Amino acid sequence: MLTIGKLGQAAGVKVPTIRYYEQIGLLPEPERSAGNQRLYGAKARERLAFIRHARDLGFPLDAIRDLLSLSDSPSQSCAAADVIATQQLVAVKERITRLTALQAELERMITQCAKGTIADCRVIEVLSDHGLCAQDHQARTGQGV
Amino acid sequence: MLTIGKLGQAAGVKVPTIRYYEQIGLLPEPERSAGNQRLYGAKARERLAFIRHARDLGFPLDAIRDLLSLSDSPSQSCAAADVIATQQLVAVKERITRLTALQAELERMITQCAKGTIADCRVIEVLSDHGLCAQDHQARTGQGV
DNA sequence: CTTGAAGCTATAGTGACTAGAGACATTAGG
DNA sequence: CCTAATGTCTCTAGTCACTATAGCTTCAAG
Repeated sequence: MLTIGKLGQAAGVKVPTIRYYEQIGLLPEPERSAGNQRLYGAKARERLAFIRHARDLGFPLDAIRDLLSLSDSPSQSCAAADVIATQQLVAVKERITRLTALQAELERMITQCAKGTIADCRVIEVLSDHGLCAQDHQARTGQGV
Repeated sequence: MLTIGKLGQAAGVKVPTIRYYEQIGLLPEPERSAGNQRLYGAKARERLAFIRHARDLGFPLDAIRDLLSLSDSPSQSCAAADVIATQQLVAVKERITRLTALQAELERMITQCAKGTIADCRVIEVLSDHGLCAQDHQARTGQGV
């Protein structure tokens, strides 16, 4: 049986994060020791590793919740899992597209900067006037990764 | 003079967002009409467009705050603005690198899926075991874009 | 003059944690 | 056995950049 700290080390997840996952129902409530400390078995360790790995791949917790409940019923069709993964792939691709446009615009902005005073700074100027941009670029996309 | 709604339309920013920017001190408190409604002039419109544009390029609000105060003192050196933009560029590049690794891993995962049952689903299997991954991939990076 | 849109304030919610306070549990060393 | 250090407990609040809601007032058009 693992204490929460050992579990965290084993899975590469911080202790408060584990408690958070329990709180939102992603991990079941574990046994407790005589002194009221959480005790975890191998199953919890696997489940947490699964969550951690899916988070690393950028899946949002809601998607992970679905994937976990799928993995609990092994005889079901795989299609649903496929859909979730494909959605995630699409989201990742979109982000890459946007970020690549941003990168180009930032590079343009910086290389054009004459390193003089603010008054003729290209960085400030471009920010002041979207018309000076070469491409479309709109970052606003929510969830980190 | 523009009401908050017109200003929002002009700059492509939602009304509550404008009030939020005022609240956190990014926009100055505007004049008010007899009936206590906000009234904005051309300066506020430009400032808001600047903010909007910088947000679109993924700058965090703190960086924008700095850029704004720089643009208020046109005789200063441009170096500080350059630093901020360069930091942003580095951050964007890092994100692209990570996301590209994610993309590869997700694609691998999905194409290997035999579309059968969960029991032999590659998606679930890979998520359960990081050892099955081809590359490093760690998404955890905070702030959207 | 009435109606409906737009504006006002204040508060709470989002996602996925992270940080802090103050108290109890456990373990290693002496 | 005692003590000190570390680990764990609960609870609350903070992060970022908004977004949503509720309940009110003001304004412009017909």
